[in-house]
Parts: sequence; C-alpha cells; structure tokens
Amino acid sequence: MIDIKLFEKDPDAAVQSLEKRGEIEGLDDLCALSKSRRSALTTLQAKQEKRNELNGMMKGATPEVIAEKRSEMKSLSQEIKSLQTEADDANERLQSMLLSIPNIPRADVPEGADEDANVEIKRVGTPPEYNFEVRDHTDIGEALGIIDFERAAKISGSRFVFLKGAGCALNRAITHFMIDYHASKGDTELAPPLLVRPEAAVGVGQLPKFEDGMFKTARSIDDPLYLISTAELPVTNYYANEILDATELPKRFFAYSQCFRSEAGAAGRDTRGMIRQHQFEKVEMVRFTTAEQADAELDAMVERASDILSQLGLAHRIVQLCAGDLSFSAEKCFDIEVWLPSQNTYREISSCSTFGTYQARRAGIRYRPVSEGNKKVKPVVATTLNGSGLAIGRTMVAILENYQQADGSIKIPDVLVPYMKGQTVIQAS
RNA sequence: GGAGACGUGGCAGAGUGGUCGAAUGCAUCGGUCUUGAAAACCGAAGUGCCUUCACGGGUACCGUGGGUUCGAAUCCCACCGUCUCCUCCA
Repeated sequence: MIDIKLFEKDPDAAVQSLEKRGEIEGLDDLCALSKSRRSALTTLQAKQEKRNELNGMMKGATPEVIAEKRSEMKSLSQEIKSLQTEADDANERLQSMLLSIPNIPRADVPEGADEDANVEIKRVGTPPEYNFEVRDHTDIGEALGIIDFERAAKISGSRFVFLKGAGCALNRAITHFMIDYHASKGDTELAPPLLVRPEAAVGVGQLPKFEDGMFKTARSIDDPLYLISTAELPVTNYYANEILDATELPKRFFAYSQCFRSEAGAAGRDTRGMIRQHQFEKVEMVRFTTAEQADAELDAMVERASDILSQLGLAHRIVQLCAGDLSFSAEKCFDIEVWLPSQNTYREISSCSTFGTYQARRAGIRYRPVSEGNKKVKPVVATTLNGSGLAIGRTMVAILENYQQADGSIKIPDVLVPYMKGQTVIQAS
C-alpha cells in the first residue's frame, strides 16, 4: 500500500500523481481518517500511562490502599477498553481504505488513460513473411493433433485445453528451456505452493479488490485458500514479515508454476485458442531490492524476457505502459509483446513491473540498511519487482504460428531441438 | 481422520498473577588485550505505533482473539499453527 505519510506531507501532490491513473475514490477521507486515528491513539496512550503509574503503586501497597484505589483503577480500565476499541476501529478503517488505493505511478511513467497511450520502446527481430495463407495456432494445433479444445470443454468448460503427444513435448521443451535459462543466470529457483492464504493475496495487492479474478477454494467457509493467479503470490510473499539484510540484496528468484485465473470480466475476449485460459503455465521472475537497485533490476528483467524471445527466434517489441494502463500494485511497467502472424499484431507475452515499496509495505518485507559505525539503523521497506519470463502457453502459441510451414508442419526453433530429443519438425501423424 | 504434547526475543531455553521487554547460553556488533587472529574480559543490541526540530519521552507486542482480575507471558475459553504416535495416501 501507499505510504500514508506521503499523503500527510503533501496531500495535493499525492492525489495529483495518483490520479494520473484516472479518478480514484475515497482520497478525500484519507487524511481525516489518519488524523482521527492518531488522536484516538494519543488519548488512549495517555490513559494507559496513567494506569501504569497507578498500577505501579499497587504492588507493595497495604490492603487498605489497594481497596481504596481499586474502584479508580476499575473505571480507568473501562475507559481504556472503550478508547482501545475506538482506536482499533479508526485503525481498521484507515487500513481497509489504504488497501484499496492503488500504487502511485512513478514520475517517469507516460501519461495516458488506456493502452492506446502506451509507448513503444523498441522492436526486436522482424516479423516473418509467408507465401501461403497463415493459420492461427488453434487450427494448426488441432490439425496436427497436438491440441484438443473440444474435449477439454466437455470436461472443464471453456478456456481449458488438452495438450497431446508432441504438443506435450513442445510444452515441456519450452518450460525446460526457460527454467535452464534463468538458472544459468544464477537466480534461485522456487517451486511454490499453488494454493495460498488470503494474506498472501493481500500482500501483492490481489486482494481485497480483485477477488473475482481468482479461484477460491475452501476447507471450510472461514478458511479459504486461493489458487494462485501467478507465482508472484507465493514467491513475493516468501519474505513476508521478515527483515532482510541489505548486503543480501538484490535477491533474485524465479519459479515455474501453473496459474489459475477466473477471467471474470473478460467475457468475449480471446475466446478462441490458448491466449487466455483459466489455467496456464508461466515462469516468473521475482526480485527483492533496495529502492536504488530497482530500476536496473527492472531493465535486466525486461532484457531477459526479450533475450528469451530472441533465442526462440520470435519477433517482439517492448512497450512501456502509461499510467492509466498500469496494474493496481505497479508503479512502472514494461510489457513484452510477441508477434502473432494470425492476428497480424504483437500480443503480450510478458509483463515486467516494479512495485516500489507498495507490495512490501503490505506484506511486511523490509531490510536493514548497512550501518555506519556503531549507529543502529532502522529497517526500511524493501522494493519488489516481478516479470514473466515467460508465459509458456503464449510462447507455444507464438511458436506454432511463427514456425508454421506451407504443409502445415511446425519447425522446432533451434534452441528447443535438444529439449525435443533432436526432433526438428512436428508433423501430422 | 483419531490420540497426545507444545507455541516466549536471530537461535536455544528459564519464567513466582504485580519489581518481566522479559533470566541464562549461543550467535551478532563495538571496545580492551594482541604484530595480526583466537581466547579472555568490558559493553551494545527486538519490532510497530504515538510524541519531539532533535536528545529523548510514552505506549503496545511472550502464536491469534476473547474472558477473569485493581493488575496477565503467567489463570480460563475459543481459534490458528507446529511436533510426535496411529490411520490413510500421491
């Protein structure tokens, strides 16, 4: 969540930069709430001090004195209890309001209301040309017998898929290639839980606002677990409520996982094919840094995602999202979009963001700066980042479409051939 | 799913209803000693919040939430979690 102190220091500036995203409700109440929380706390603590003082006199006191003070103490205790409730309420109201306010876009994020205002940073590679009519991955995959949507729909409904035969092998090859790629860079691999508690989802900003985007499971009504919408949830929360040492930063992780999204509100979008599924696979990069390190780490993640696509021989471009198109928790974000011949356009295949201290403040991730001399230094809130490296299903889509040949077969990208046991082509059997 | 045990500071581990933010040990940091290091000795050291320009002061926190009490780490209840044994199982 945002730092309430920013608001108190200069409310107008904070509101102004926050509203680069568009209109946001409830900002007016924020300062008032914070003030009332504070005054409730101050009066509460004054009473507590008084109580402690009286209490100290009771310890060795004679029975007469104790009897005499007892009623005074009792009423003081009552008073404290109700003040406590008041303070807790004020605190809770403030917290819940803060939880539903998005992150403040960074100053270097372009203005704009929606994706039309996003800024293309660069293009890498050249979209291939074909001397035959290109087909989309659905037609290609079904014709090759490596993708089966119909039977998946019979069993699970729309937005699910069976991979089959060489489709499974290709999917695995893509996955292993990406895992090996990140491992070779020295990042630490994590295989995370796919079900998480609500707190973890709150930590990254998925809850409370976006519950309808997730699949919720329950052992009992009060004890839900959520299927992760991305490995970001478990991995970013890896250090929740911990204090790291500055010398260990930046920490770089990656995780392969299944991801589950209800895609509520996406009705009608990408209904055909594997672009938008309820269940998909992804390799995710997650980093913990100081504020100073964040920009370099963000650039490095973008570079990695781009490099993976280059190695796969896939044309792509890098786009910086404008303020209005930023996700809830992000303060700066680059999308990597891969060329899809069937759509004659670039489609998102990776999203790399820095969240500043927004997520870390929610999740309680801090680090202790290196101290100078004997001075003790307070923990400071860490910076978190993450980026896809990459979405596996969409990579498969891109390969099927970009590597299609006139006879309907698929050439396997060179870097994947070793992962396909030497197979260089997928043909109809 | 059944039975039992337990949840205290970075870790280990004490703790009588008031003098406990909490002994002690280890680890950590600073210093003395040493050519340097080790050992030894001395000292420092939790987190959040409120207040203060600052020094500082205050308050809360012993799994979580309630309760009893003038007063709870300590007593009672519920919940959560961990461990051991049994059962089951990829």
